Amino acid sequence: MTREAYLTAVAACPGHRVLDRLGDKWVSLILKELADGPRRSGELHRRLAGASRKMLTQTLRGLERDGLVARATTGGAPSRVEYRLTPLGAGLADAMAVVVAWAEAHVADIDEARASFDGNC
Amino acid sequence: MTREAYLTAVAACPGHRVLDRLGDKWVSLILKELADGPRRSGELHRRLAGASRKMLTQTLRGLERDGLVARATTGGAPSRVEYRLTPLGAGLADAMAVVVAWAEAHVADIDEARASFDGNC
DNA sequence: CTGTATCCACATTGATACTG
DNA sequence: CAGTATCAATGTGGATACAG
Repeated sequence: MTREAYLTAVAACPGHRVLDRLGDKWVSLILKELADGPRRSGELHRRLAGASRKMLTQTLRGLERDGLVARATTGGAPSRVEYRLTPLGAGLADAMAVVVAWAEAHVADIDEARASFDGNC
Repeated sequence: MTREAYLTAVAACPGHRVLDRLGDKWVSLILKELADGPRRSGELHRRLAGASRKMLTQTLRGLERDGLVARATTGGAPSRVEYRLTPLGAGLADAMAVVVAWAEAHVADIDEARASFDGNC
């Protein structure tokens, strides 16, 4: 009971919701890719070589739903779809950049700590 | 091959590594809890009512390994263990706070986008 | 009190094949 | 080209019981 309530509360917490999204395997990659400018679907698929079509679409849909990316179909016979960051999405990308900057500045410390934790004793 | 290589590269990327951690279900909660000061194990367990002992220990170990939290056993017969943020961990908590602040400022937008995405058409 | 090990259920994800 | 559906494998997380 208490547990249920707690989990519900956590799920509703803004910070946690956003952090959760950023943790999604492909979100940060897509955000980073789209930060450089609009990209077509196939283009994304080629550049994010590790993502299956399914995951790409699925992730993109989620981001679109949250108003973070916009989907534009330059529809002709050969379907053309383009994804771009919305202003909201750009804002999130900026916030994310802060964490990434921290990460790049401190990986060395983390790796050192890890080595010492694993190796010694 | 290409896929493997890509995934390996992603796994090695500092930004992604850290983002991944923050996305771990309990990391952000623990960081937030510990940011207020040191906490004993049982205390954490009580306050994070949704986490099982297993996940708590497991997550804490990971954070300790990365040098983000420090574990101090005020060992007597009745085991007493205290966790606290290291300076490194505090730094990460700060970076995280930026994202959380953004989140709190923009959940409304996200929810609105979501409602419009779900409801309309 | 704190931490570990085992077992199991569930969610996530990728391969594949197929539709506009 | 873009997106979807289905299925199977995998990993993650929780309950429980146990050890230091």
